[in-house]
Amino acid sequence: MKQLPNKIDFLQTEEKWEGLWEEHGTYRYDWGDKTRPKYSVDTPPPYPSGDFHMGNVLNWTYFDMRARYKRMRGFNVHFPQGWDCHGMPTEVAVEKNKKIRRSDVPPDVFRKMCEEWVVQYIAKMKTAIVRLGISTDWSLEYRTMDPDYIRKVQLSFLILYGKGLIYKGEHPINYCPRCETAIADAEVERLKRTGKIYSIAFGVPDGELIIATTRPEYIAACVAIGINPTDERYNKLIGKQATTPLYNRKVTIIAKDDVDTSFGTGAMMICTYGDKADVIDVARFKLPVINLLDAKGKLNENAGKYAGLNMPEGRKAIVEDLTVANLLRDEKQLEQEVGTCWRCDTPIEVVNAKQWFMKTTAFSDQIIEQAKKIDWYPDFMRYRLIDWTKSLDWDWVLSRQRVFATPVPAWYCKKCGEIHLADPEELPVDTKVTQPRGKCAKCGSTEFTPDYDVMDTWFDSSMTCAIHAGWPDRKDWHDLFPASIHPSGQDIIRTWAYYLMVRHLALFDEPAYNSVLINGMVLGGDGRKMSKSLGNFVNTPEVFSKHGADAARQWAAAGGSTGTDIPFRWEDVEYGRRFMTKLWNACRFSAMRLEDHDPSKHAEPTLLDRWILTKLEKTVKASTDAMEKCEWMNATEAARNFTWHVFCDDYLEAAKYRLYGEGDAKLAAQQTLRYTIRRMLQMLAPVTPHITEEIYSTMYATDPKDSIHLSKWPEYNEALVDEEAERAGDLITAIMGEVRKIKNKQGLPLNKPAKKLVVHGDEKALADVRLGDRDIKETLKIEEIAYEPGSGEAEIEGHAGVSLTLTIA
RNA sequence: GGGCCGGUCGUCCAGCACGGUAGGACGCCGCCCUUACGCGGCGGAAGUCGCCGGUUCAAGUCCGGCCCGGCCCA
Repeated sequence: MKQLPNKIDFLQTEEKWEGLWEEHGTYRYDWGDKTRPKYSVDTPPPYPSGDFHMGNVLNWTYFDMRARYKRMRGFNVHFPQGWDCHGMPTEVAVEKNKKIRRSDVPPDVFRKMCEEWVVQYIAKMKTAIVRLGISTDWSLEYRTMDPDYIRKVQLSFLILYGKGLIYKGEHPINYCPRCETAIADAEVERLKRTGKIYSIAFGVPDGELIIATTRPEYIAACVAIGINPTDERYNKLIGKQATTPLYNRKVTIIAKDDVDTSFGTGAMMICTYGDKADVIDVARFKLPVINLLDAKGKLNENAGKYAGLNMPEGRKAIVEDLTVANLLRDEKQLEQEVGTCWRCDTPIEVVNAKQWFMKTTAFSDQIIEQAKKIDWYPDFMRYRLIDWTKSLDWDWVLSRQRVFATPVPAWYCKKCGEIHLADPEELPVDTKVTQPRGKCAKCGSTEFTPDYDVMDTWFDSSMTCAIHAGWPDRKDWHDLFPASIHPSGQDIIRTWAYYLMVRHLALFDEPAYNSVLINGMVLGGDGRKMSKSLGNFVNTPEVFSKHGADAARQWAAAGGSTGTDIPFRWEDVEYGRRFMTKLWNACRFSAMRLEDHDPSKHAEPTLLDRWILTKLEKTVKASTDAMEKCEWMNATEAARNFTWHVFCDDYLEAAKYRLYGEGDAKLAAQQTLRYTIRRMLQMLAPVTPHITEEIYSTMYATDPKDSIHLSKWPEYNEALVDEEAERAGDLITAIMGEVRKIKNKQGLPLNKPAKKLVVHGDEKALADVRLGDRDIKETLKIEEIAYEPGSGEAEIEGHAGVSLTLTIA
């Protein structure tokens, strides 16, 4: 057997294998293989921000362990990696960097700038993924901004439109006045801020009604007054008309049982749309809609003399006029939560606008059904998707008024206004720079104006399951679809898992994936979610360069249960590194002792050999069970504890005297070592792929292309489980431990010879210990062992009735 | 206000679906320079398992209520 060098440079070794794996094509998916079952990983394409943060490390380590485990279980694993390029952050970054606004240059020029910007970040992130030792098949790499990907996204748009699942309609949408775009619910954040609440007098038949509002500029769009029917102050007004101040419009006073009588004055305006709650009320009470905002987010003609002002200006002017008219009765500070744009924190408005929509709410029942059917790791995470889906009451707003995104493949006939969609053969297409080939189906005109909208980035990234599998170009794409597993952060179940499911159901009437693997958030040292702004941020490259990827992976695997939040702790990474040192030294020692081992010869295993083999098999079972359930911590702990505290601490120590000797006893120890280490390494391989590969390649590989990661995962072998041997071995190793403890207590070196050891216990126990008589003597350097009934000076922990007396000299 | 999760040695994390002496890591303290490993080994101190009830011979573990924290959403 080849020998392992004294010292190992982890970092250098890791990088060596990352290069060799790629060179050897170790992780290539075999498209031609017709025999092995297939396993497809729906790798989430990350947004190339440039930073591969510790949260990504956690996420990627999780599904890489899954991929590696499945590969070793004999699956043909399809493990792609893509990049979710489009998006507002890039536009903002490019605008800042080039000191321009996106509207300053033609859209295709701006787009080019964005593409160039993204490329550099992809390179950085790819380096980090490779450096983590992720078993990606890089021949499958793709970018959502590539024409071919855009083609597929646009094709799916046409298909969904054809099915009647995409429509253009006027709907209330969240709108960011600064970014000048519709944004999805998921992009709305809530910020606490101090605002004002105004008390304003409305006219009613016998006088006036004071209503409270934080949005006086919405008086023009007031369509009803809501009061609580139990409110004795006002309930006689229900059904009567109120007159809006400044505009003198009549609105109805309605009963609304969720009005908080103690908030403000107890009477509220319902406007279209002051906020999302108004949208619900409009539907519930069948109220009219008054649009107050134009496309730029400014007050329109419905605001009367305030038209043209933006919202803050309008509010100021209206408050002034109300004051002059003596209709403003009170003005107070108020702590409130407002919906803001996730990108720029500008308060969002709810407006009625022509937008593209996908009929997602129609699929809610199917999504819930699938969420219940598929596997979730951990199981309880399914409720995140189920409850989210139940709570949805709006369709998905697909369109965005941006540039760097997939264009909507539509034009409008200049003559009759008819929508003209691209033909599939025309894709990919940017309607802003290309005219359609055909003519208007309705009036035959050939003049068109483009649809300037682009699609929500989620529309790109929510069809990876099909695209990874080869849709629409490969006939066999169903071999890899639905995806075997979709990995996701706990915080984005409501977006990523949801959109994927709804999209694939809509397109193919099939679920997107068969299982979901969830990772929690990475917390900083202070217990809060790790983020740059909180100052508890740890840079991934720093972790890699200090202790290596395998150490970082051990932190990810064993830092806590799957799905829970994992605090980043340097101590955990350091522990991982120390484990690797231990493993290295144990294997190095074993390789030395195996140098003259002849595997063709066989010797009967001794009691302690059968004992360690039993422990090994039980560890294989525990590890396999945990791996099946994606319980990374349990799988990792089982393998590490066996390696360190059973194999190294007890077995190796007790086998040394045989390994230094000659004959069958030595041969038995050697064959046990060779077998045990191999399986031990295999169990550790998904967690620490580099170090195990290095050791495996030296001790076991017969060909340079051999890889532990292509070897077969150890199968639980019940034939090797020997309960009797385990019981006896446990007692023998416990006695050895007790003797060490006694020596330690007396301040003696552990190799200090002892004259006599008397073991006390019942006959059965003594018979067990006798089986290890020679092991105990040789390992502990004891001249004589006696077996007697009764009890001695030191009890053996965990073995009632057994005790011993040690005489040193 | 709703959904989900959590509250266990100083710190962090297990254990709870199948009730029965609470386990590990880090840190701390003390020994041992044993020829694989001092990036090591051995040992020790340290927990009324958030609070209150209930079921039970027996409850971190099951049931009910409450308090506190987190994430997501209203």
